[in-house]
Amino acid sequence: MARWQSNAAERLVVAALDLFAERGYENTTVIEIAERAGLTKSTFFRHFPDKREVLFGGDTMTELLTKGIAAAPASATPLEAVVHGLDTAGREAFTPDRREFSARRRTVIAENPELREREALKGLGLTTSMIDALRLRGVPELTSRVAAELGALTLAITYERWSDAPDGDDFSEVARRTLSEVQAASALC
Amino acid sequence: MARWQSNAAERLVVAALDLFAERGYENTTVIEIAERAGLTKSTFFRHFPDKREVLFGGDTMTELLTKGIAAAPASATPLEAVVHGLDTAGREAFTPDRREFSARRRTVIAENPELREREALKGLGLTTSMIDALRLRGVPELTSRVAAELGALTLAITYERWSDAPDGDDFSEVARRTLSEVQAASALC
DNA sequence: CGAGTGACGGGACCAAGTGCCGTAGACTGG
DNA sequence: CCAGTCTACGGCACTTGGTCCCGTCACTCG
Repeated sequence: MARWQSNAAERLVVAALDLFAERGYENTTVIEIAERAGLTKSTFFRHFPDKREVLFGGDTMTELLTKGIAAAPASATPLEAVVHGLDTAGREAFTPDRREFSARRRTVIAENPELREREALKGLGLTTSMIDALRLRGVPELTSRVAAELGALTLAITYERWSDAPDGDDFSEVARRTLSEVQAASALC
Repeated sequence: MARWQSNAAERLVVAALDLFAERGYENTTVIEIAERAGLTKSTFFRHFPDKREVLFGGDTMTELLTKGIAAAPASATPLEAVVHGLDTAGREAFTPDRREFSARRRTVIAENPELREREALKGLGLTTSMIDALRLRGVPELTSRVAAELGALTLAITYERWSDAPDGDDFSEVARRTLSEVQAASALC
């Protein structure tokens, strides 16, 4: 067996989430997280650039969204392409076994402004990625921005609903329903 | 005359913006900002909760937006109410003499991820304020969220255009044009 | 004139984050 | 089997953001 259990990053994530849930984000030290995972501060910052990022690691979301948008049929409207992206992302990243983790993560983030700030930045990143993916499909600038914004809103609402559902539908289904509601609402503006 | 020049906060803001523009945000120390303003680190943190906030002080924006939305005629659609809010905010907060400052501020923010993160959080705050203001008008939940998101996008684009215009129209005018473009684009999604 | 009051200086202190070096197991080639 | 390299980690020193507390001094008001 290895000298190191080679789960370091994952162990740090669960240790951090546990401690944040117990005593709050700002009452938890990086050293405490590391010790709980059987590691040290040095190793923590070798796996994550900063304390907040331990809850925002899975950066595959951006790739999945852009892949899904690019893979949508050429005849699809911008929002149809977006829902195609949400669909592929949902299949890969939002599997049922991660639902409970996502729910705990969401409440922890909601309780701390620093974490909400990081989440806002991640949302911006996702939005610009969607804009780029749409522009690659030939969608004009402003239309891309609007569609990406609506897509980001849809993703946020879908994530809320999916992670809060005790035993609900899978992510893709919720995403489709949510998007149609958002579309209907945008017609009323 | 007062012992202190009583401009402390404003002096700190201009000192910070100058230094950030010269050598970058992360190569500038809070102590350096304070010394340039003829003050100390203690006084800096007495005026601003953290280093980033020195560029995000004017928190009147939220109040102006909500006031403007609430003051819109009852017959106005959600987006018409939003444009009314942008209008009043533009008259109070985006006067022509602040255009150059806003432009410098914008480039500094664009160059640093920490500042972009804070800007994203402020954007979230504005969005939720608009949601609340719309719900107070009786607009349903989801419609409010969509309208607020479109309003936030409009505000962002308007701010870009207004601060970049060498000698352009005033803020309200740009906002109105931008919103109609956003509205047209949302119909193409 | 004397007791607040308010804005600031100053210093101790903690936690986040960086950089560098050392170390021991794992892996590779001979 | 052995030497060299690689890799994930520990440990330490250091800078900076941010907090707390106390002292100072001009101004004010009775």
